[in-house]
Amino acid sequence: MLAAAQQLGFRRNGLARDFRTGARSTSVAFIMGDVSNPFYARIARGAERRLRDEGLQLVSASSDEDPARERALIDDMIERRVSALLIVSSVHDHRFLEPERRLGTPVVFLDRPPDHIVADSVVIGNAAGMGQAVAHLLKAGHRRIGLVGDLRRLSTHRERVEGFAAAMRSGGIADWERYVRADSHDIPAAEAAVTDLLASPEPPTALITTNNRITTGALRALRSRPHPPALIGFDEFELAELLGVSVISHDPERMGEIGADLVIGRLAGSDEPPRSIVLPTRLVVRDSSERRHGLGATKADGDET
Amino acid sequence: MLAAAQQLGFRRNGLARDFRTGARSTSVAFIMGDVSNPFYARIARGAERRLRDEGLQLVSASSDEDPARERALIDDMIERRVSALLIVSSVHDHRFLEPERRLGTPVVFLDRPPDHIVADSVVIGNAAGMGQAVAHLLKAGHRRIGLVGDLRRLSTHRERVEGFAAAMRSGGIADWERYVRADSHDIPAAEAAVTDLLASPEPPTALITTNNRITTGALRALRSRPHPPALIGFDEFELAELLGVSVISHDPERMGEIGADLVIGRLAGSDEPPRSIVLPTRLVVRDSSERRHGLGATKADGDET
DNA sequence: TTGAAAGCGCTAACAG
DNA sequence: CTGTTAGCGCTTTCAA
Repeated sequence: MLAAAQQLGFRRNGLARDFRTGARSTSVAFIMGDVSNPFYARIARGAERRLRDEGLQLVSASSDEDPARERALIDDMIERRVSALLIVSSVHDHRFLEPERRLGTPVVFLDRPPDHIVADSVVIGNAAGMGQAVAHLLKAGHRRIGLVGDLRRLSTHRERVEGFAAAMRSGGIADWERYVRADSHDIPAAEAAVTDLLASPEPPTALITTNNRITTGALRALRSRPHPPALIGFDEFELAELLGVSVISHDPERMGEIGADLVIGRLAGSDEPPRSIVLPTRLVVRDSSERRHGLGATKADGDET
Repeated sequence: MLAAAQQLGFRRNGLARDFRTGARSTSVAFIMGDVSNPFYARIARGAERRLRDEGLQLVSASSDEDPARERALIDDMIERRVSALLIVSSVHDHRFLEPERRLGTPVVFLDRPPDHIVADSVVIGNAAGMGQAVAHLLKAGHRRIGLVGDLRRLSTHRERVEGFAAAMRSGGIADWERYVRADSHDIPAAEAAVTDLLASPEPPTALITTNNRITTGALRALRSRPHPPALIGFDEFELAELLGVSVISHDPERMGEIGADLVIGRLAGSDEPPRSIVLPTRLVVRDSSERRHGLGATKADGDET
């Protein structure tokens, strides 16, 4: 009979079901800067994979890193009674989410930790990752190391800069701020920042870019330079190996998976204290970090100008 | 008073509202192969942007190009009463969607046309794009042109091969099939196919890859070759310019936008006959297509071995 | 203009 | 074990 009804175009109404059953939908919201940024897309992929097995759907929405838009999206999602929220937040203060958390909506922060509230989070070991990169460059003899970063209001940016600063200081470099540039949120801005940095009277001999888009911008800026500085980029990207770009690598899909697992656990009733999971990074050394132009022959190596 | 209630954690129930109002949610489903593939991610971005202004949300789900999974996802979405479906389908026969369409759920096919039913679609001018690429290579004197393609059951693959074949034949090349390889769905498979093709006794002097991932695989395979063949890839990608890779370019975000517009129009009650929109391609010539190794000095140019 | 009531399609609780 | 009923929170209709 059910089959017959199906033939006639009958479909059970999942909306009515979700509504009836606890006034909660089977969707989980994923709010981030931009779906078309591969970093977010890979997080989405990981989360989707895990959620699917639980009969949950991922609803993605892009905030363009605009705090007001993010809040509007969150409100909207909450009204739509999503089961849980996965957020890569660009908001500075998350206290407005506290009532929802109390009312039982799991909220998991991805990539950037919650601010002014306690909640589950999955982040990257930013400072440690930067530390590894800086240590590698210092060891190769670099002293003038530049950093090109994203919007300075993003916590990830600040953590990466702090990791950079700590490693530089412990390498005996006090004026580490000299070659630090921030607020390069898109590829052209990053390209311009790198070009600007290299136009200094004493340009940096090495560069660290703090995310995949900035790395792309840097690559463009360096393309036609005869003696490009060493380069290490944060985030792995598909053509990094091909291009010989050294990176601080980590696993965005895993972040999505773990975020989804936390959500699933909470939905199943877990009320253990919020966890803050830190994902490891790994320095992948390829050609770009091994350039030594402008260094003077410190070691056996001597391929500089 | 509403504000006061809000303070207390009250939120209107969007689920109840959607349910009451016509038993249709404010979500639009987007079903494609894999969110983390930039091609799909960019379509999602374009669609999301348009839908947002109408108060609609995009719910993305990845089918992994598995027809059974795609059907399951579609059924699930329909049960959840999404307002409309945007599908990059890997199913061969879409008649099962006919009842839904009759019942008023707009269905828009993206990238790949509907099969056995009539419905709105937004596709790329595949054959024409390939034609341009082949013509360009033929004009440069290439005769042995290889093609590395995706799963042969995908209509886009077939159309691209047909465009290739037509252009080759009209260039007087009858044995165009000699260097055609299909079913390279991931990067390693594409890399292997290219390596294999170049191991022929009379290897092709030019290669066309039929999507971004295959192009990446080809780039890996060609990386260490002293005299790589000319290369043109289907799909633009972020580092194509930097790498000097010539491409058959088109605009996935636009595809998403137009798909969303069609959905919005149908939802507003438009009952004009289904439209099939074909998006143009543009051959972007960069260095990779200009290599002439193995050609013999046909023209003024003579940089071959 | 404001307020009460019906009912969307389900599920859970209850009666037969 | 099968069949009936109440009611989730909203919008829409109809009465006051």
